[in-house]
Amino acid sequence: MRDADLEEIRDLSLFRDMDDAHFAALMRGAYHQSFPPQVTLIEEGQAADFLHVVTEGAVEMYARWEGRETTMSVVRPVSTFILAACINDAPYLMSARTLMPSRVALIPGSDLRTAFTKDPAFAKAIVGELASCYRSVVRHAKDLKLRASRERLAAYLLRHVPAHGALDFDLQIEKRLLASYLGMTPENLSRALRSLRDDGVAVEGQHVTISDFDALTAVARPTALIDGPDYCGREGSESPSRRDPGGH
Amino acid sequence: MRDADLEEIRDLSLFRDMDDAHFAALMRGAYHQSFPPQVTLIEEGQAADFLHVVTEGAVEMYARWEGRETTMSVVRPVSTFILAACINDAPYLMSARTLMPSRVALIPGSDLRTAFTKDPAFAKAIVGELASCYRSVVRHAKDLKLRASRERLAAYLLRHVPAHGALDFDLQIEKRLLASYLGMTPENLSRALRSLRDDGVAVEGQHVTISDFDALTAVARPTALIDGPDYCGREGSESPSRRDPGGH
DNA sequence: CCCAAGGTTTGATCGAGGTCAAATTCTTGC
DNA sequence: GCAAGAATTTGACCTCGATCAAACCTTGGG
Repeated sequence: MRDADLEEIRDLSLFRDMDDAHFAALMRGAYHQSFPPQVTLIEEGQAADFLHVVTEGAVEMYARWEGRETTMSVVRPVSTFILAACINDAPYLMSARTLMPSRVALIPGSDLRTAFTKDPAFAKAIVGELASCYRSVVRHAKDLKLRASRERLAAYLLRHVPAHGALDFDLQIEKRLLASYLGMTPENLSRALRSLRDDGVAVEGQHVTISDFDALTAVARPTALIDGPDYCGREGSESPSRRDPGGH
Repeated sequence: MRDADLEEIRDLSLFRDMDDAHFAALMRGAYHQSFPPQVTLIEEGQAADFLHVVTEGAVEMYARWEGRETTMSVVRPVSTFILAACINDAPYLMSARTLMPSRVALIPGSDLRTAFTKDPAFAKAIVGELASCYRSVVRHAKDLKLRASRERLAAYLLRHVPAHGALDFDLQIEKRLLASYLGMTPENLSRALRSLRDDGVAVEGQHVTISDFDALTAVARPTALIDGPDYCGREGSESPSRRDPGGH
């Protein structure tokens, strides 16, 4: 594995506080591979042999049932997926495929569990990571159960407004995938996007411009307890400070 | 805290392998209280001060948004809830209320985090528990996104058939709650239950009788990757062995 | 025992969102 | 640059499930 890659992985919150020796041992057994787009990395139901770390590209996590398929999340560099299955040594609940040319590091689950018992700092990091994953799925479930599709879309757009400054950005995934992630059909997404024109959203291809932040906010009514700590104010802040641009 | 209660908590997979001294220390700071029904134990958004352990009764985990409300799960003795929030020292994502007279042990989050760093066996147990929680929410999300409401109901019923023997049982929660858990209205649940009469389900009040297991299975098409390891065959078994009674 | 409150069922109606089909625009290999 | 294949959009239609309203049943307190 290249040193630059090692650096990047080392810098993940999951590995940052780890002992040097333990990290080195963990990486000795690891692979680092490049994949073209549309390659299936893991298939749901398989045994969880490797923790995966995306270092370049993008990976879609999706699930199937009886011919239907839904995307559960999109994993971007640099972060890990299917940690829970590895830890529990249980079958994957989701499949994963590359969305573009990607590089993925594979860390044997057994090594992971060994490192876990030997390195308290690592154990702590794993727990933190798992808890974060858990909370993120809970938010997804709340989003699905509490909001209508139009509201989910509006909230998604707000979540993806760049942290500072501009009120426009590119959708980083195909609308087809976005629709599936939001639990709706591509047709319905298309119509919902159009209907949000009246609420301050302009879409041209992949490019989204928020022309009326307050109007969109009125549709999405975002909250840290669904949209995550990074959206409006820090998670748990009692008075979530809305974005200033747009001036309340 | 009564010795009997301590025993029960000690026996949870989360605490079972813990060092005696550490367990004792953890319990010193803990409360154990009785609550009447319909008492709010925690409110989403609050800081996560205590890990909760239900020792008697039943607790509903639910979430609210803009006047809407949905039940996320029902926690029964003896198990814990909101572990993730405690570990991350982050605000609760869900609220909790008692559904019946219940007893709940409250363990200070700070003690929990201390014990975590001192006791490797406990750390391991926490990770296992968190991973299980994570996987359980993922399954819930898959259920919601991949199945229609009728199918979710059918699968729910199959999951609640007693492990051995009888094909009838009592719903342990109000239909109102079940509807909310399954992401549907009470009216729609009522109609869906009725429509399942044609698929081998008889309902009288709280009592459910599966008269045609195969017919119901054909509707629900259960799988370990959604319905959990305990349903059909062990999780990950390549050839999920269906229940024998009903003879394929 | 009766009443009030809340849960459940049923009926009627409506609307969000799914399905099907076709037109259109974007990608991409050649 | 072109043509084939996708992705996206648009339109027409329909279904599932929500909503509203009312009747019915259960349950617990006086």
